[in-house]
Amino acid sequence: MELSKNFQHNEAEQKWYAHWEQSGYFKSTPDDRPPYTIVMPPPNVTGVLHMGHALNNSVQDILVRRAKMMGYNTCWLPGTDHASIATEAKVVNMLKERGIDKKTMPREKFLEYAWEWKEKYGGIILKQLEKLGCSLDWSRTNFTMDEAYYAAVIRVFNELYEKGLIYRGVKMINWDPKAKTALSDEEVIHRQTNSKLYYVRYRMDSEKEEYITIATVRPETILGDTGVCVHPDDERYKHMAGKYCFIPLVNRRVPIIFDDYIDKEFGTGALKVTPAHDINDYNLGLKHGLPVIDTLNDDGTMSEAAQLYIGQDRFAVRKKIVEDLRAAGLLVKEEDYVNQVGFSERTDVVIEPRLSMQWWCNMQELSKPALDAVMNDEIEFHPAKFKNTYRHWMGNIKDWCISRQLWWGQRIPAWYDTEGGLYVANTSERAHELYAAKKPDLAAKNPQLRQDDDVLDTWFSSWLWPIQVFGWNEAPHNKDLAYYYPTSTLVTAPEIIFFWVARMIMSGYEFMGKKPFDKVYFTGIVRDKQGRKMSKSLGNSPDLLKMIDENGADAVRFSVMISSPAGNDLLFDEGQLEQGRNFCNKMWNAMKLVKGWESRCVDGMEDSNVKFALDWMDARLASVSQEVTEMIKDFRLSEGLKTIYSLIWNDFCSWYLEWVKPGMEQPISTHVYERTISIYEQLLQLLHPYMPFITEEIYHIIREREEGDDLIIKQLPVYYTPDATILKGGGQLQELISSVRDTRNKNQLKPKDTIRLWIDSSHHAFYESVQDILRRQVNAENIGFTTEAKQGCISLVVGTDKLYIEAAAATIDAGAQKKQMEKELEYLKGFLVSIDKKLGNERFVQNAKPEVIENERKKYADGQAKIKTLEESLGMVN
RNA sequence: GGGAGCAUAGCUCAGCUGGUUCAGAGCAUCUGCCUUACAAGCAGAGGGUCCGCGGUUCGAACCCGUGUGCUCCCA
Repeated sequence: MELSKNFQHNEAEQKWYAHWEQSGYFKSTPDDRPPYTIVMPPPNVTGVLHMGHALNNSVQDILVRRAKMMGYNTCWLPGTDHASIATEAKVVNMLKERGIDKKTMPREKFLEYAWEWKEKYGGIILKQLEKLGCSLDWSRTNFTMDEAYYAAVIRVFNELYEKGLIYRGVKMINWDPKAKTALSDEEVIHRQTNSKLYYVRYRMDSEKEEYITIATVRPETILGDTGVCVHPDDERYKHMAGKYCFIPLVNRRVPIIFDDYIDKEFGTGALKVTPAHDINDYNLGLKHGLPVIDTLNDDGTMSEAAQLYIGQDRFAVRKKIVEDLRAAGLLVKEEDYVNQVGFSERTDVVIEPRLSMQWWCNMQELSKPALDAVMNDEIEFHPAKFKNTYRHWMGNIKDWCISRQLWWGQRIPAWYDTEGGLYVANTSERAHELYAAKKPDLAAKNPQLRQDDDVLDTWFSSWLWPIQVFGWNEAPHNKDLAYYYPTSTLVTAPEIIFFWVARMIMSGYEFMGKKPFDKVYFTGIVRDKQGRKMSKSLGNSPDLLKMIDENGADAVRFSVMISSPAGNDLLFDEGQLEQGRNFCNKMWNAMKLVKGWESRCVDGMEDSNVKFALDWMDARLASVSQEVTEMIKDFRLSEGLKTIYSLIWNDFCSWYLEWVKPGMEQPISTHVYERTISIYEQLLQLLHPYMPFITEEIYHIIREREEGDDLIIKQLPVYYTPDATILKGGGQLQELISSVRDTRNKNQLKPKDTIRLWIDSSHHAFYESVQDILRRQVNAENIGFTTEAKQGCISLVVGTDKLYIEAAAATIDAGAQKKQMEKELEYLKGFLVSIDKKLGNERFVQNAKPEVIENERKKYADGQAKIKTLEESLGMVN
């Protein structure tokens, strides 16, 4: 077979993904094996794959593939979220482009368009996950608006309503004037904003001309003012007790009220009170009996109640009213002011606090078991620091506004009769039954009930994800739930810890009586090189599909994972892609080298000269495998990858292969060849969860495979404790080789110049076992032992051994050698002094652990031996 | 205003229970090599006041306090 120069990822990726899927490796059904289950955080149907998804799903794929190799029955379940607000906005836009206005159509028609849109674009992101290599059980794909899922959400609403946890009421909510819907507190993003603080004077209702000056950043809300509040202890305003003033421009007469809520230091110490448009003002108004005047329409324009500027946008009005106040001589001054302003998470417009009738979910009771479970590690958070964040939020939890003034979503299962009577039920029929039972007379005459127009918050459906994807609503004790639930690990971003994670935990305990997952792993946030969060609006997110196409999924996965320390943000740099691509190339070429030996194999050939290399590599493999197991267990995936990368590139390619490599056109022992293949297979297997395509490809090239012998399902071998002596010997051999090479370099020996190497050491057995490897690695034509100094040679000291390089081509720089040795000698002597001090310290000897002391003694002895060797060599150099 | 986190090589970061596997990795830099798997590579090398200060300890990058700078979350 002709092998290409480099790894061709495109073809391999397509081939292997199709093969894995067709072989049913991604599919899971309950069996006798232990399950390992991950439910994928469902991306929005509006989404396209971005770097965040690449990170999140790479992590999940790594965990799943690794679990598969460890004997688990793995189930990784995909799906999408209907994303109420975001999707509805997309559909409205699509209609607008077609010249259609949403307002002109009935709900049913709009939903037809929405479903049409979902069918067309909703699955794109899942397709894109295939490109990344995700080993998802596609047969279990879910969507939060599927019929069964819909029914589950409705049922949950009903159950919580019956328990009294869901209620309807008028409260101050966050209003999104663009999406024209209420939002939950979590959907509001507070940002520091440069604003202006306007000082406006209100004329007092008194004989003489007297004013009270307030300060506000939202002068347009003046039209809705129904009072002015000052602190009862504020001397400046004490005389105004019981008095009234006039709201500018509209001349409404409102009372001056007194409340110690007021911060005397802020502004003028006088606060305009607008109960309809500020939560604190609302509470003040409630306390002091002020009326509420809602001066805004649902689209953020001024309402009739404002009396002025009716129909004009709130921000245009802000400018105008300032001018009008100025013209009226009422604007005292304006100053720059930085404050926090709430923006809609989805539409990015400024949120209006607004009084509104909405549906609420009481969280007090639900949050209790959910809080405990995390605090006592029944559900483990990784990294654990997020427990604090979680506790803080759960401890201060507020009721959840779950209704949205939208059409795309689960419609609230509440019906009203003409008298305002309310009937909550799973179906319209059931609601009518309730109605008939309660008001038989009315029902007989006029059976019409009107269903609530609103839909439920998207998170009110996705909080059921881990239970409903396994068919909870249809049969809460079904086989799948019994087997897969609780799921093993949830992998998600810390930004949705409240939105989703916390609520899933609550719903898990509430509806299943059990936690939804054993562990939660929070990935970092993907940032660009400058540390900015990658986002669509900044345009700093690279085109992931293009990136995969150009570099290969493995390289992309590598680049994302290598820079992704557990729970920390990762600064994505395309330079890391190159590293990943080079790594693929490296492995490809190693395969070519090994493959090239196949035809040169000779059975029974003498190979004791490389036995050391084989044993050492086996030991390294065993040792690193164990390390990697620990790392993955602790979610230190990045470290795991780095470790494997270094094992393959350094240990295997740079050392091992060079050590066993036969000379040009020389034969190789079949035994060495077979063991090399076996080692390479195990390396590929270790790496496979991280880089599935190239590993599977090489696995199939280095050896003929029977049907069904695929790396993805190969079970990890049990590694025994590696031989410490061999591991240490390997390190010593490497040090020897590097030292000799360095000395060669420093003495102007070209790589091609051969040398003779003399060794003065008591470790003859070791040198004999590595002699041939050492000879080839330092390009020596001969290695010999000596017990005395070799004249006319370059001398060097490695450990406690003296080496002499005899080379015709060398230009020996005795001065430089001497300098180097003296430098080292000096360092060692200082080192010994410090150990000596330690050992001479009574308290150290008393307090330190015995092994620590033993170690210090050994260090001292080693140092002494080294110094002795160095001094001897130094004596020879002259 | 409340909380969390970070500061280690030019850059991005590891460094777990305090003690030679403790000062590391990758990238970048410098030197020498087109050595028949790989120049997308090979062989070497240099590079650090572990943010400042104080404390605990026989011993601190690591624990405690404090200062400075940055990031995030919540109100």
